[in-house]
Amino acid sequence: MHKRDIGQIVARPSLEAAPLLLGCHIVREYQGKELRVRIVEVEAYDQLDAASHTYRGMTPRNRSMFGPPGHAYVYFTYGMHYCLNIVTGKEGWGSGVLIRAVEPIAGREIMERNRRTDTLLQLTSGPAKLCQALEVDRALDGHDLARKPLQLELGEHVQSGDIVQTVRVGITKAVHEPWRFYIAGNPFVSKL
DNA sequence: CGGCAGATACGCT
DNA sequence: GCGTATCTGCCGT
Repeated sequence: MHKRDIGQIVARPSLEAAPLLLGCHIVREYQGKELRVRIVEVEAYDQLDAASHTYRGMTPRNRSMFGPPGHAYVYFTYGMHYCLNIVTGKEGWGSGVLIRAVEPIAGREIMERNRRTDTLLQLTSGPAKLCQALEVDRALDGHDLARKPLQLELGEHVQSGDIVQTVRVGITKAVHEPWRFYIAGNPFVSKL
């Protein structure tokens, strides 16, 4: 078995999986075309973490986060936005990695149409922006990311020296936990 | 360009 | 009822 393998990465606790997911690709098949992006910013969430949706146990909304690793958890928030997570760890344990920002590799024109802007840096530089660009909503909640139309693939390895670890964004609980990771200097990172 | 309010609907208390 | 793992536009400088 290949040492650097998607299955090996997502089977780990979210805090270990998060930095390993940087550089991996998300491939979205959409209307017969391929949209491809590279993950540049993530945050880890765990069942023992007060900021996590799974902190108070399983509900219909967060159910997929307790499911098998390597699947998607897509939630709806602020009355208008979707965000994408990759479920990690053991089945039955509610943990995952929020995809906060990606860099477009292929399919830019479709992403521009979905986002209604042609400004490259506005396409996927935030968790709700990238869901809009890739047309990800609750229909993909629980989806197995080994299968079309939304897949997770190994990308290029990111050296640990190029990874910045810091506090998470947009939460009000456990604000000081340094569970956010991003690729140093990448312009698509949502916030410095 | 930095700060802030408004949009908008759903899950949970 | 209320708070939310956000984004955008509009206001001021």
